[in-house]
Formats: sequence, structure tokens, C-alpha cells
Amino acid sequence: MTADPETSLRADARRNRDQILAAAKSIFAASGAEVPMEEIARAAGVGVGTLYRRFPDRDALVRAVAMDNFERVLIDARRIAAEETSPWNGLERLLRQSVELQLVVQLAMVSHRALVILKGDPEVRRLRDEILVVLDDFVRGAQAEGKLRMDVGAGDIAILFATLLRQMRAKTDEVAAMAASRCVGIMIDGLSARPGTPLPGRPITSHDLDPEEH
Amino acid sequence: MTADPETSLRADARRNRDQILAAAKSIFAASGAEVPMEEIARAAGVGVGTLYRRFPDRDALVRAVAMDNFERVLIDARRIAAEETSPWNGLERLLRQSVELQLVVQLAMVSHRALVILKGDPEVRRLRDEILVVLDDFVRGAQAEGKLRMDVGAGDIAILFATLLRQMRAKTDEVAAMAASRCVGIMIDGLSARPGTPLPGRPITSHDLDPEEH
DNA sequence: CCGAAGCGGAAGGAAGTCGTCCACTAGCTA
DNA sequence: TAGCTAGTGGACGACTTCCTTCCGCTTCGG
Repeated sequence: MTADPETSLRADARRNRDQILAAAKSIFAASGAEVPMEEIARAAGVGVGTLYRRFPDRDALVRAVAMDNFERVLIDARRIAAEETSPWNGLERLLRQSVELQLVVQLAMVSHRALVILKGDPEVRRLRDEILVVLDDFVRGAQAEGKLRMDVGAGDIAILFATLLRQMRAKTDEVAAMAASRCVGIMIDGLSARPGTPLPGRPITSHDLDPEEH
Repeated sequence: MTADPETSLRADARRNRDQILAAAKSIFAASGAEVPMEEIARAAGVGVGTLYRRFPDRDALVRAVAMDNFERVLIDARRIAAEETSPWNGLERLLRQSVELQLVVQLAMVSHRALVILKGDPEVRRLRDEILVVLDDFVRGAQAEGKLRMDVGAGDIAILFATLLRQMRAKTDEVAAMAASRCVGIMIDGLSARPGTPLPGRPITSHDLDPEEH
């Protein structure tokens, strides 16, 4: 809409902007969208003033991070879908390289604050929906080839991962770092179609995650 | 030490105390140990003043909740261990009736605040260690009977579980309620010993969870 | 070399939480 | 039933934490 806010920035300003976005991304993923602005600024190696110059308030920052990240994941997911002939393998790949995906899920489905902020933005909304469509395809495909248990939906997977990965990366110590990927591994094995215990209730679909009423 | 602070309370006071403990327990489990005192008071149906009369500060409340809950879980775990001949079945039962267990894990291993508070109390510490011993027994036993995958330790299970269930019960809506038990089900299937993908790193033991340095 | 864009971080202000205090209520005892 | 005292609730001031603005100084780029 407006004449490309990302060009026509002085070189150093441009660099700072990118650093802020990267820092915010990693911190949001690890600790949710409510962390102090100053912490983000520090992680980006800039002052708060700089952050606020570039993003007028927290909402703007969250929106920018979401846009950037959603796009990236969507591209990734589509690339994987194109490369991988087995939907199950694709799903697995998607889940394992999960740092990016985690943020999507975090922002789009878990963090209440983020949800409210992003809900208003139709463009973000559109990206979110496209991602869910792709995820749904993976799920249905993997089930069709008999690799994914039949009694789960895309919503189950989203919830599982969002909850799992959250807080996991917050700790810096080496045990915690290992824990995250191990948990993902266990979950994947739990999801695979092998004789196990049936789950209670019904599959949770991506549709169930839509915020209808609050 | 002091002459039993739980007797010699007026009947209504006693009742209030119990309600506070129950409310705190359920709220701590769902949202961690940092929720406002007023929220706990409200949930218990009393005023803040009453809460503070019974528990001088937040630390005292956390300690009391932990003691109560740890004892309960320890008794439970031992009862299950005695009743169940298969350690794997015992472990599964323990994990499924998880509300109590979740709080233990939350308090003892995840919440940083709670950790600091409880660390000083040798009695709590002792209970915690006993629970970990019992859990370790379950894990080793289940592995010995070939039901539990060999590449996990008690720490893996604790982390997985704590992270999973946290935040899960916060939402009241019916989808979220279902999600929790479904996630536990998936996790259990992921833990069971069947051909799956090996996990990265090494098993995380209960020892790894001890807070050595901070 | 100069002007303007950009920078950091101190500081004002808003929001929320803690724990105290005191006027009032209700169990227990005689 | 009456009185004593333990118990109660919630308003309130101190404090903390976070948001955002503002301004003197720095750095880029022409």
C-alpha cells in the first residue's frame, strides 16, 4: 500500500530493523508475545528508542513479526509439499524444523494477546488460513497413506506442538535444549499409525482453532 | 514442630483454609505460581485479608500447597506401585490421572519462582526426591518389561508432561478440555516401546532436573 | 563538510500487585 | 442469651514493572 517502508531507509537503519525483527521473532517464539520491549531491544543490540521509531507500538511489531514469519513458513511448507512425495515424511520434516513453525502456532493460536492483535489484520488472517489449509492437506495425505493415526486432526497437532515447544527454549542450559528435540521425537512417534491406545473425544480440526467467540 | 497449626482453628476458619488450599492448587496447576493473590482469594470465596492471615506471604502458600500435593501424589504413586504388577501399566495410570501429578511437576521442576521458594525447605525437598525415586522405579521397571522405549529417562517424561499440560487447562472451553487428555494419550503412545525413530541426545534422568546452579 | 536521519537511554506516567490495617461479623463458652 | 475474641473482607498506600516519549548526541551520505 504505502510506498514500501523497507526501501528508502538508511543502510544502518535498515540493518537495525532486521536485527529487531530477528530478535523479536526468537524471543516471541520462546516466551510469548508479552515480553518487555526493552528485552527485545537489548537482544537486538539497539536502544528502545530505535525500536519505537521503527515500530510505533507493540502491536505493530507483533504484526510485522507475524507477517514475516507466516510468509516464511508458508513458503517452506509448500516447498516441502512439492519436494516430498510422502505427506507423512513432509509432515515430519515440517515438524522437526520446528522453530519457525512454533512461532506461527504460538502467534496464531496460543497467545491470547497476539490473537487479538492479529485478528484485525486481514492480510495476516489470510496467510494464517493458507497455512492451515496446507497443514490439513498434509494430515489428510499422511492418513491416506496409512502413516498417521486416523484419530487426530490438524488441530491436535497444532495444539500439541504449540504447547510443547513453548517455554522449552526459554532456558539456556544444555539439558533444556536437548529436551525440546527429544519431546518432538516422542510426539512424532506418538502420532504415527501403529497399534496404540485410542484417543478420547474426537479429532480436533484446524477449524476448531478459529477464534469465534472469546 | 509448632503445635499443629491445623487443629485449634475455629470451624469456619478451618473450612476457609481448606478452600484456599484447594483453590491455590488448581490455579497453580493451571497457570503457574505467579498468579495474583487476589485471584486465589476470589476463587476460594474469601477476601485477601483472610488469605494473608493464614499464609503470611506467597512463599508460605506455595510451600503449603506443595507439601499437601507432594504427599498426596507420593501416596498415590506408592499405592499404584503396590496394586499394579506391570510397571508400565502403573506409569500409564499415574500419568493419566494427571491433575495432581501435573502440579507436582509444575512446582518441582518447571516454575522458576516455585523452585526458588521450595529449594530452601528441606522437608519439601525430601518429598520431591522420594517422588522422583518412585518415578525412576516405574521407568526402569517398564523398560525392563519391554514396554517403555529404552532411550528415555524419568526426566524426559517429567519435562514432556509438565510442558504439555501447562496452559492446557487454562482455557475453559470444551475443545481445550478435550485437548489435554488427547495430548497425554499421544504422548503415552509415543513413549511405548515400538519401532520408532531414535531420539537425539541421551536420556534425561531425574537427576538432570536438579537445580544445581541457576 | 554539512544537514538530516538515526541513535540510546533517562524519565514521566499508567497499570497492576503486594501486604497491612481496621471496622465489622460470627463462632464458641458460660 | 450475651459477651469475648478469633476471624473476615476489602479499601488503600507503597512499590514495582512496563510502556512510550523526548532530546542531546552520533553517523550516514551527498
